[in-house]
Amino acid sequence: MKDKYDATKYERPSVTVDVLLFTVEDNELKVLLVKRDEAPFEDSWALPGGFVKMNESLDEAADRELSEETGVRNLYLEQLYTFGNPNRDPRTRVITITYMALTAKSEWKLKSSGDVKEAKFFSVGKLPKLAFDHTEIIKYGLQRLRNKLGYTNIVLGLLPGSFTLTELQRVYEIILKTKIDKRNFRKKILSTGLIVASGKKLEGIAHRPAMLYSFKNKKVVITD
Amino acid sequence: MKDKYDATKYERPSVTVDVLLFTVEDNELKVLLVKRDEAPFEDSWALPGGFVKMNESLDEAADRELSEETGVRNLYLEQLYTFGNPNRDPRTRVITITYMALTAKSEWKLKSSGDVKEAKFFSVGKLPKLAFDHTEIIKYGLQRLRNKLGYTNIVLGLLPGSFTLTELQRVYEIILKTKIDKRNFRKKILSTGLIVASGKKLEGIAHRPAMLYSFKNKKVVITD
DNA sequence: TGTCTAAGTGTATAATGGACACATGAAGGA
DNA sequence: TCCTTCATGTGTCCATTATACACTTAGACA
Repeated sequence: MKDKYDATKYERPSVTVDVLLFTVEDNELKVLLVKRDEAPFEDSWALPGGFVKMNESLDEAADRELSEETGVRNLYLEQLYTFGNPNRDPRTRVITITYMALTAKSEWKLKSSGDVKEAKFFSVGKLPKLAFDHTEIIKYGLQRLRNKLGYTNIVLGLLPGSFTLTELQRVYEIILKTKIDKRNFRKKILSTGLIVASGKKLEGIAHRPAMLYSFKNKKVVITD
Repeated sequence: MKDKYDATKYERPSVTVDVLLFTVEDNELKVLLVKRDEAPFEDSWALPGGFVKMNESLDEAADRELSEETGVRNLYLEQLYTFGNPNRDPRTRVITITYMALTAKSEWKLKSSGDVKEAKFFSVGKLPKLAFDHTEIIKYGLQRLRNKLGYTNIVLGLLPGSFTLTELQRVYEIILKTKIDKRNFRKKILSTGLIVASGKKLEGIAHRPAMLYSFKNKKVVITD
């Protein structure tokens, strides 16, 4: 910002946003990928994303790109990191600001937007070969997600409005790849005061029905 | 990245890096600012920074901008966050990737580079009115620094090669704005095994001389 | 030799984290 | 009706970690 020159005189890079949309399904942590419809990396899987428009903020660009793929807005969305190595895109200089988004699987449907061939969730443990540096980006986001599980209530982004404590515990276990003690987990979670019990689970389960809980507040906060 | 169009057809924003260089001096946490030499915000103080060149990575751009101001390379440098609201720069769309850098005060000299009028450290508690959204950027970086003090040995970036435990403790106290118990602090710091004693302090101090310590390894790591 | 000043050191108590096992409630079939 | 099945739901003990707290020591200087 200290140049003596008009900003427009500089050669400018392209700027994109790429979004990691995580969900938990079938006992696996999954991330949304789209199949590319053009070179480079045509027919490769890649993160959903696209160019930032001149009159939208970065957060707005991420939300827009995400909603073009999923049809849902206002998911939990946080900026992750900006990747800008000169050769990460073979066409030209492209700097990408990456975002992490979270959703409960049940809460939306994939929408086939015109400009990709296909959109699909992949288990983070079984990713295909990806376009650009997207494998590295996912690795970074996964690390961030795991860290934040430990000191925030970010997990609320992955759960529906009401859930049992066992379901909540499973989400932690799947993402962190650990077994957690049921009693200790409940003590800790309930001691935060962030979740609250409602009525019981009803539908045909052949055993004692679990209490349903929900988050008092849908805001992500630091819990310790 | 999923567009059907050539990237070059899009109107492109300008991209800069801005660097927060923190140091501790005179019992205060300070940040380096430069006085702008041109519109907009001519004569306002701002963070050092500048345009990203087409063939350098973001980390390289930050390191270059920093060394243009300070004459020192290879300080501790980490990417913070990317700010890109459409109106943050009145000239045109400018997206800035911000970095945090740390230095021990003694280890370098300000170099007057040609394109700013003046460069000076300001206490983070007494900042002047700043150009652009730089006040917000500093607030963000300060938060990150405080958080990272708690779970990493990032403090090593603010200390010279050898230091006493009292000096180390003072740095924590200044940044966190808390009093820390001397015995508990020493127990905790030494239990990490990351710092090691050397010889004694010599020069004319009229009381018991303190042991000098240094970090075994200059890498920043997570300590808990 | 006494004074000054910061360095250096240990223990007791409170809080937190982790390990661990059995009774309960609803469904469904005999 | 009662017996089986299965996930739910609950408490205590122990280990580790965090916090509060005060006096002696080493060197400089007069």
